[in-house]
Amino acid sequence: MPRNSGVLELAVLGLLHDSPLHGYELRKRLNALLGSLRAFSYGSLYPCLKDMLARGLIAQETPAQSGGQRSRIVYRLTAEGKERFQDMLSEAGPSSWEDETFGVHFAFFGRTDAEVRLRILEGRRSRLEERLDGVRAALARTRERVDGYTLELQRHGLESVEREVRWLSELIDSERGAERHHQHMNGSTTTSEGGGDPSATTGR
Amino acid sequence: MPRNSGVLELAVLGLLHDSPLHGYELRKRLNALLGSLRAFSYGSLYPCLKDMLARGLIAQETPAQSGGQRSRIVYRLTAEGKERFQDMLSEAGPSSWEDETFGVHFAFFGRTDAEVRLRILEGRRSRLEERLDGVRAALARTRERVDGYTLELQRHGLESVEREVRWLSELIDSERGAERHHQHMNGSTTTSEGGGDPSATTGR
DNA sequence: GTTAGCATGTAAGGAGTTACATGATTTT
DNA sequence: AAAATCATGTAACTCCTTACATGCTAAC
Repeated sequence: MPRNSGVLELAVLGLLHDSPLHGYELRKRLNALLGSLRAFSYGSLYPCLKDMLARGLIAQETPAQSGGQRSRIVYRLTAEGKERFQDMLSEAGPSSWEDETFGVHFAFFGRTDAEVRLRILEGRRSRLEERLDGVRAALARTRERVDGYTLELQRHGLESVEREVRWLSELIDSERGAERHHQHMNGSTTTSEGGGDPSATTGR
Repeated sequence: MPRNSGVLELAVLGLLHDSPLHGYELRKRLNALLGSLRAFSYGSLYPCLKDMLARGLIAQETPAQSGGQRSRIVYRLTAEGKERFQDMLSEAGPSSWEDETFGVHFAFFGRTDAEVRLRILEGRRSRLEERLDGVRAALARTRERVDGYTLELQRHGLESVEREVRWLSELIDSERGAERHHQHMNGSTTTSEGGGDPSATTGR
């Protein structure tokens, strides 16, 4: 029984995949990675690490305390941890396109199979489109009852979701384009383009 | 000791301010009001109502079961509830411009003093600008380390926040304009053009 | 007559924060 | 020497969801 959300665990696995890190640094990278999406406190990170350690997903690496600072506990992925990471990435289910979860999955798309990427993007998009329908229906039903501010709030919310749908559509097109060009290199290149490089269509 | 978040309580107070409602209907309006921002389940709404009832903020009104359906428990605001609502609306503190809270406060701007509205809008904006600085700094620091997808995620997140800042700026300008000549330009602009002045559409 | 929606609730538990406690190291 | 930041951790608590339990009413 995992004591953590899955989101946090996935993010930790992903970050440790690149390089071993200690908790404090891990948290900073976590919050940089998720940016405005989410923020975790030590109170959730450390217990999570403890749990993952107990389950054998990560291992402690006490660095030689010769020159450097002591008291830093560096964690690295075990083979089981790598396996678990791949398993979690392969899961393209309803849990992959919820608000919080989607961002983390997306952040690790560089290590995700092209077909899984597409399924997650499309799942996320249709999820948002369902929500759009709901909000639009609610807007139509309550149009007369609400005041200007409530209306403005809902209008802005609607626009935000519509904007994200367009973003997803561009990404999906981009993925399909890359797929056609049979550029299916599944290399472990931590930098630049692997698979469908998303910056291709958004041009900046 | 309130057993609920404050957000939920404020929203319930605001909705019951308009008209008495029963729990089931209340929840629907709640989720319509907050749209894509948030959703509450019965498991949090009913206990909240129970608590608010115990604190005297709301009262049960068992409707005459002559013609209509039984088993519907209609709640209405008490005098204390109205007072509490006004108190909560007048609070323009850091708690008013957090993600979840801000939306609810905004939805009831129609009942909020103009000066408080401005302070909340400005507080929210500077909150987001702080976040922008943080994200931009993180982006600059990690530019070389991340792959295309991570970068795209952060870029999109940044754009979303920038967009909300512009929205807030338009609202603030609109508020100031309305404040200056105490009249509304009444463009009926519920669409994106100009942002409109929400307070103008339904004067009170 | 059975599925679907309306309506109210409770118990258990998950996920995470806050506040606290501790100590080392760096900066001022 | 004091203050800030790095670093790790725990306990209590908050807020909310899920799953369950119940019964009524409308539609098909």
